Amino acid sequence: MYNKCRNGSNPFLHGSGMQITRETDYAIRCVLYLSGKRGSVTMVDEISRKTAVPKSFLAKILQKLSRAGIVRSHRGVKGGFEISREPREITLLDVIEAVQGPVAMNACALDESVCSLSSSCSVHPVWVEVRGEVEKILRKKNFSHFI
Amino acid sequence: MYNKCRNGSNPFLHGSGMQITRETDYAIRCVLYLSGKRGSVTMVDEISRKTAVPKSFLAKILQKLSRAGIVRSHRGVKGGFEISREPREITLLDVIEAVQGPVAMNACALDESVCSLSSSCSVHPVWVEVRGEVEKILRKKNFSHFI
DNA sequence: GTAAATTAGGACAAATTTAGTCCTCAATGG
DNA sequence: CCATTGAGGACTAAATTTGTCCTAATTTAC
Repeated sequence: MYNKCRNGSNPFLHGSGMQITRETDYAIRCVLYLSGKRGSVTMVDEISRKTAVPKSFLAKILQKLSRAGIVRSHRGVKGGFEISREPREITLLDVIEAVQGPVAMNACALDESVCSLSSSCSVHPVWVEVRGEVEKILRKKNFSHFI
Repeated sequence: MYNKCRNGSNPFLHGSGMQITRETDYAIRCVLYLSGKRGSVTMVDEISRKTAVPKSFLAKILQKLSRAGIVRSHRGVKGGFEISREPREITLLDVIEAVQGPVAMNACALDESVCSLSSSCSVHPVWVEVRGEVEKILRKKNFSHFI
């Protein structure tokens, strides 16, 4: 009868949300910077200085972007990072999801199992609708628009 | 050049966000419950039991709903709360804003002054667009849809 | 092969935000 | 007056976000 949806203990949903966190904001700056340096490999240290993101935190963020296939890493001497796709093939949604997981105002919009009452919750469809609309907008914005 | 927008120390923006917090979820349940009891006054204690929201926390939430004109309070013996408008005149956006402030993925979508670079930030317009779209959806959903 | 440079990843710590409690005061009805 | 109920502020606890730091794995140059 009542809406009881909340971000429960479902591990799949960890970190999901609709708020742009500082981490995501940093990730966007970082992808923006690397998009402007296609073809060359840049060290964390330089990216950190140029984007004003704390180095050790940035290193973590780059790991996530790397796992998501947005950047490519190279270890060792002369190592660093480079963008791994054309900027126009990278959407804002890609970057956001890479660092903070799926976008939703409410966990039940992603996975009904977190909310035992989803099926009877009259508000639930709204969260799903909002999620869809936001994803649609973010999927249309790629990094060739931004550089 | 880079996007530096973040929820800074601007007091106006306190508590704003696009994530439905537990507090907001509780508020929605509460408005839903009171919508079904139009005309009668209900004590915090009963609302708390019926909606499974911790009583003292609920009392705070009801204060916010009251300040926003969504519910009306009555003190003293036989006191309590009642819905103060027709459910169809209360939107989901009204309730969300009453408890957690304006809806935005990013503070700079509300007030450019939190981000010194808004005017030159190429990503900024996206946050504004998302905010507008989400508000539009939430403003269309009123509580007569939900009860 | 060794040394130096650089990322990978886990454990940890600090700061901030969210969630919730508790106490005293104000109002109301009987 | 006095029992009852909300108002509001101060406080605490829990969770999340934002970092730091250390060791291991890779790579390049010599």
